[in-house]
Amino acid sequence: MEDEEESTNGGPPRKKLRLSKEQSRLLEESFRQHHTLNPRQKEALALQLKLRPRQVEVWFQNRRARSKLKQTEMECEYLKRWFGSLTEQNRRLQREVEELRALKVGPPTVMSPHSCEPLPASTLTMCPSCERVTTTGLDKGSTKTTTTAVATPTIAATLSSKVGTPALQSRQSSAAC
DNA sequence: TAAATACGTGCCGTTACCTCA
DNA sequence: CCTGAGGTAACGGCACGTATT
Repeated sequence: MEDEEESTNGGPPRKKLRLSKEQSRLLEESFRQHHTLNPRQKEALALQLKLRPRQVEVWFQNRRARSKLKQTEMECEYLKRWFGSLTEQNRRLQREVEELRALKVGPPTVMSPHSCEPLPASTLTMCPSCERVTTTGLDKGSTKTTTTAVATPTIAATLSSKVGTPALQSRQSSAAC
């Protein structure tokens, strides 16, 4: 930072400034307090750091980008783990369904809304799109969903709203299933 | 009041430079 | 010494909000 030349207009190749440790520390400290700067704060910080306001501005832009990237990576890791646990849960439930079918015993909590009698295990099916266990074979349009809903963390909601992947969208749209 | 213009700012994608293994 | 990868300061362009005409 010692050699801070003002070769901005026109030709000469841009030299790249390395911020000193102290400058970085102060910028980080300021970033912790607020992620954006108003013109007055920018000016004051630039003065304090002996940098141009534009450099402070650029640093904050890049810093915001870095922190967003980090956040995205963390969300990605979280979703991977979440996916893994859901897959495992799904496997367990499918096994359970198979066992119940084999025993031909209906789960005690699943009652027919019409006859008020327990439904046979053979009426249990797994919806291929939303992977919920449902009871079928009832009267027209009265399919009853009996699975426990998985609480959707806000982090996933945030990500899906940001990313909007087809997989997530189709999963959301299958909620009406 | 609405439209046109200017200006400031943030974000995004990219480039260029620097450091280090 | 050379080289490729990774980190990051800096840039240009676009979108958006606000003030002014």
